[in-house]
Amino acid sequence: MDFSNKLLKWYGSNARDLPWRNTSNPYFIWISEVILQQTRVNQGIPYYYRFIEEFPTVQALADAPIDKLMKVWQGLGYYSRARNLKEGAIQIVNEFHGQIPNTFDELLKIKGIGPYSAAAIASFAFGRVVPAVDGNVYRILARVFGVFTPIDSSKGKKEFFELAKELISKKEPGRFNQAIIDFGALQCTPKSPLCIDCPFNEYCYAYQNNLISSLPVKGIKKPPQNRFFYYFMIRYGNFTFVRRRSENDIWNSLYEFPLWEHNKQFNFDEIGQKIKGLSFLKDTEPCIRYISEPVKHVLSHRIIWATFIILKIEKANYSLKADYVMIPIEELSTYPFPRLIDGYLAAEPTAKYFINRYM
DNA sequence: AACTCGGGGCA
DNA sequence: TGCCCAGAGTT
Repeated sequence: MDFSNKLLKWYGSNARDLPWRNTSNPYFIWISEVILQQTRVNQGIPYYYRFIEEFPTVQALADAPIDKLMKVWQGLGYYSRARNLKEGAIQIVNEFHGQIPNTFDELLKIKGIGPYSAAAIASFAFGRVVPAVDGNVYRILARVFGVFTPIDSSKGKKEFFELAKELISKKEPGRFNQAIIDFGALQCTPKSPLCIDCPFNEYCYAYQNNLISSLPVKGIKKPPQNRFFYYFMIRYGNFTFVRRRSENDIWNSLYEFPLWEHNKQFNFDEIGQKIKGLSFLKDTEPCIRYISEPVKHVLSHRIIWATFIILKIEKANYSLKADYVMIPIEELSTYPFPRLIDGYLAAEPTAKYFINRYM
């Protein structure tokens, strides 16, 4: 079976028209690849357009203010990608004379570029013969060739990379890599693949042996863990307090309201008691205006239960002034927030209640 | 090798 | 609801 030729033929009549395919600018290709890490094409497209408009060059990205950068990335998730892009841009300016390197090995040295992205950029932008092995490729190769090695094991990663290296078209490596990804997205989908008119169905191990739903093999992942967040939306005149989150866990570099985090749920009365002991509310004469029901926010590895507490204070203490930024409430929307907070701010009637000037 | 990092779409 | 998406960095 000539896998490469069959695949390229399929691609000839099924290729998706995607914005980053109409350019040979390696910078644009780099941005698109990072945006698409663990992200569906349709979700990434609007972010791609905004990103290259705001930061059209490596230099512009290297100089990007962190808040502006995160605001452009807001809502896309995996925020370390945005921070690493900026670091990578600085790296390219300092270590590569502002030119994006054109080999797989050098690309791997850039922050945020791993084996997949390095191969994608090297093949798409520079015609290098190196396979870009992503989730689609694991799935297709596991099914067609009957590979049962778990795709999230290091043995599996190596094995699939070697297999893809044998299969890749030496004449059109970039087109091959694009093709196999589109094939995975459109034809050999995770659920209900279109096997009936698949060009490989005659040879496909999984199809021939009725093992489509068993391949690829993946390891088991542990269930998500509950966390309980209590956000304090503090009204101080027409101002409120926020800070850039710097904890080395979720939402690093995004903003948040003063937060009290605990590993269990509290009721309204207990929250009222707890308020007295919070350092950022000491001597502020807080008056509770509203306590929300817990808002459930599901991440891949966490379930966050967030309670939003709206309160008014008469005085701002040292902790608030030192640890938080005091901003006009109307300017909240200009700061980058995680979806959880952004969604709550947009919800009625809370937003109106918080923003109302005359209360 | 295991863990951590988001959010959304779809059967 | 569970799965998985153009994965990578850290421990």
